[in-house]
Amino acid sequence: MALQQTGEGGGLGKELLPDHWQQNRNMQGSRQNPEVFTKIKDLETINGDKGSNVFWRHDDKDVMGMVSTVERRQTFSYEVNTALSAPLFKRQEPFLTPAEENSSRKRILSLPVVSFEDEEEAHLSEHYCLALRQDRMDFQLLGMELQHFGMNLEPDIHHSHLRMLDLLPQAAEAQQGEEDHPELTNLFPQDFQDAAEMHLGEEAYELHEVEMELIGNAPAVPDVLENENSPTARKTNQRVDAVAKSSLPVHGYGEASSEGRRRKKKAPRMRRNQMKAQGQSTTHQCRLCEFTTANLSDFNCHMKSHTIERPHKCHLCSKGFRTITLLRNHIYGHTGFRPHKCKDCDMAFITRGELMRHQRYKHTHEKPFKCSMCPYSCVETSKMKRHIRSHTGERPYLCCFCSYASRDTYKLKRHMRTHSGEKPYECYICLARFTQSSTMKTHIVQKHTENVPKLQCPKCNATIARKSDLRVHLRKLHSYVDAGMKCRYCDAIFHERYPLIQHQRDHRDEKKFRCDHCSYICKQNSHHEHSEKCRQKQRKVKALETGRKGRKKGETEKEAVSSKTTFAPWKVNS
DNA sequence: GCTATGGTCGCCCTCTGCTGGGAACAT
DNA sequence: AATGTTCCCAGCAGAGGGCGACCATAGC
Ligand SMILES: [Zn+2]
Ligand SMILES: [Zn+2]
Ligand SMILES: [Zn+2]
Ligand SMILES: [Zn+2]
Ligand SMILES: [Zn+2]
Repeated sequence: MALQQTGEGGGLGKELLPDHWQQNRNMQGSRQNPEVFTKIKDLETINGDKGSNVFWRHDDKDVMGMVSTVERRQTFSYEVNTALSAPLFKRQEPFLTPAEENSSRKRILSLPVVSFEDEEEAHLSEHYCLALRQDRMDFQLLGMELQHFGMNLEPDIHHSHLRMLDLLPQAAEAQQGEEDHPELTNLFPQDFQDAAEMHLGEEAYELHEVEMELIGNAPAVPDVLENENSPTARKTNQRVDAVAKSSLPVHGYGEASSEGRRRKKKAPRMRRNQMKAQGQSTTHQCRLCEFTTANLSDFNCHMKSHTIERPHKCHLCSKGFRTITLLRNHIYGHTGFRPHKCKDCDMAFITRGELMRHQRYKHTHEKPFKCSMCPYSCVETSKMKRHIRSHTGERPYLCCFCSYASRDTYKLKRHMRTHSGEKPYECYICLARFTQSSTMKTHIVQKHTENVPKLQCPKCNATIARKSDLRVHLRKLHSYVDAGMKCRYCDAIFHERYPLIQHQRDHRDEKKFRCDHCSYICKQNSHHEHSEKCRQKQRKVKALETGRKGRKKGETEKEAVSSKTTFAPWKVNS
């Protein structure tokens, strides 16, 4: 594939499960039941973000909140063999039926495992669990998502261990029989079970009735994905304002994504309620789009926009237009004729509006839209809308394969490459492939470009290639640590790691041995050799001196020529 | 009815920055 | 040899810039 990413305009839809997906499938099947689960993505781990969003249940309602002690969140993603897996999900069968009818569709099983560290109960920290212990059942840290046709099944877990196996009829049998049924532990991918410390549950799992209803009405994801331009697809990719207005707190990535997952369930219900309300009031809703109004004439006016003819056909692509001007502009697009030339550069545009916008971007830098919360300003309202989301934390675009939610469509699209394995960018030198162009660019600069200046650490003489790595270096070695760090050889205390290491190195490089006869100082290795040479040399000198002046009073020759070195650990002058 | 215009949506790009795995190096 | 530390690196997300295209509408 070429370096640039051409024809990507199909969006999330057409290419979501392309060839490279097939490659990824073969990457690593689960060890014990590969025919059922095919790993489609290596273990995905989100580490240590302070604060993570979890659900728990209170008075039979889903409640979302923050847990500040989540240590990491791992997600296993598998493609599920539709034919083989059906019996495993017997209880969910009603919703899986469409899958049996169309086996070409993908079914993705996401198995998140959240491990956490509770500050108050530190003993839980090493317990990587799927659900908390009985006495901590107010936290639900597990969601099993089986996503198929947009269905999102989340077990309602109130117990000490994962109840996933209880979904299986075999598990129910096992409960009556032995507690540990070896065959059953093979029903899920081994690495998932390992991480989850999966156990067979004690009670049969029950889907919540409300959830089942919502699940049944969830949008059909594969359909959506087939054609981005279909109304369904647009709907899914569009923002859902109701969620943004939710009173639930949003604190960042994890939260928003969890909230997004929640929305998947809630949205259909709201739509139903909406329709019901409309039936009772005078609200008019367009059946062809989302337009809603209370005014009948407005409604009729709107409906014209759906029925209006498009008599002006393009002879090049047979597309129809309502007016001759629109057709003309369209044909300009084909021919490349751009009547509106920029006076300040070589650019030219079909319409004056495009030219005006260009001039704002490139020449006048006029930015009429100002953010009320920060100094940001921009040329277009859509940019301001997008920007505002970074203040509100709103993430309207949901990944249908994982809990990721993004603030704009592009990031979601880019994110989808992590699921598909697509790497559209290729290094023209070594043919290495990359998911993002900027990564490839960095690669070329760092690996194939000569004389790239490295960055000098301002606090020591380290040179580091990347800015962010320098930041890590500064953080790890030069940041102030409140709790002082003690030298392992002496009592010196340091609040910065770098001087501590230097100091300890000094200890190690210490010249422990000095010659009594000369200024020679050395480490242990070579001092014997020196001593011998020095002794002989000194002996000659002494002999000469003794011959001239005689020996000092009370001084023996032995003392005078002593070659003994003084052992002086850590100090030259002892 | 036609045109110009401003508003809007959507796509794609770049720049930026953090992260964690692992190689390389140090102890 | 084993263990610890540092840095290289690809992966991936955040934010914003730029433009093509479409549409509704005001004004002729
Ligand atoms: Zn210009
Ligand atoms: Zn702002
Ligand atoms: Zn995802
Ligand atoms: Zn390369
Ligand atoms: Zn010391």
